[in-house]
Amino acid sequence: MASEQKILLEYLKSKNRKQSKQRTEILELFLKSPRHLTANELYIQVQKHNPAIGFATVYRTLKLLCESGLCREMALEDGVTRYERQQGYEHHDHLVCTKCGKVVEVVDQTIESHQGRLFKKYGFHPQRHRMELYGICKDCVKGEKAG
Amino acid sequence: MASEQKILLEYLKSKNRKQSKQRTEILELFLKSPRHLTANELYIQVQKHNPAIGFATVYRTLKLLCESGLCREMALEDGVTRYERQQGYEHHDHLVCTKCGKVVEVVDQTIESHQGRLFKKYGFHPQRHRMELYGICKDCVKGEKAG
DNA sequence: GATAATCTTGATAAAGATTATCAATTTCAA
DNA sequence: TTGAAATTGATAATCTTTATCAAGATTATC
Repeated sequence: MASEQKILLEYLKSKNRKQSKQRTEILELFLKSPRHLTANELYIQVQKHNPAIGFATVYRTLKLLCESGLCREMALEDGVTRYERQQGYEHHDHLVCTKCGKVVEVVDQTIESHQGRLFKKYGFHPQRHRMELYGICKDCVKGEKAG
Repeated sequence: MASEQKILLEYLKSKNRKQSKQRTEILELFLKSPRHLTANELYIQVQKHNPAIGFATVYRTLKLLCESGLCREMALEDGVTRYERQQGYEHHDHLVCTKCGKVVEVVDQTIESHQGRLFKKYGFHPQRHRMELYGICKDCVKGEKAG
């Protein structure tokens, strides 16, 4: 069994909750999918595999994966929540192309440490942060000039 | 007339669009309101002043103010868009208390310059960015310890 | 294995924020 | 003053996400 399935199982046990075929299947497909997936995109994948699974279950399972630490939510500016694998990935921020929607994961230690300083400066106990950089990627800039 | 009203008027003329009492009134109340306002919060203010104005007009006017540069949208993680004055304010990011919702405007030049470096590093033409730091403010930390 | 308590599921309704529609009204250039 | 064009208010529609609930699945215990 993939280690992620084990993590989910452990989490369920620790919370006195139950395993289900649907959860196993949704996690499996989630792991196979590209990163930065919307709930609806995952639902479409799930439908192809097993049309009996409803989208409420997909939503619920994504929430569950987030609780268990396997997944994190990520809200861009279009109001649609995206989900990305968390396990085995370091913290990172996002660089987003506003033309094609491409998402690049980035991290800059100087920025990270200065964020910590801002929390301290204003007397906040730090919890988390989000940073998104919006621009036009190289390919789309080329496209603009060409076409 | 407040300079903001002039700016709106200029913008409307430049786009061959029309002035209206509603727009003037909504802008006036928007300027009086606290920063980081939701459309609904502004609508409530507008209702007190003039119950004849519908909320669709408030939404439309906020969009218009954003177009004209008087206002900018700001999306936190609760899915509700907030609007803040833009004119006369420098770029800034937000430090948000997850307990009481307090929002502090912050800016760090080192972070700003490193963001520029990230755009460059990945070959993106920069457009804008957003950064939100979530934590617990001093007052709420005290509250937690006390009660 | 059978059982019973409890959890999960799928379908659907509901919620909440925002946008679209459209007839009636208002604005403004001529 | 006038008439084309924009704006308004009410309402419906949209879109994402969450709540509800009866029916079915799971698991600890015997």
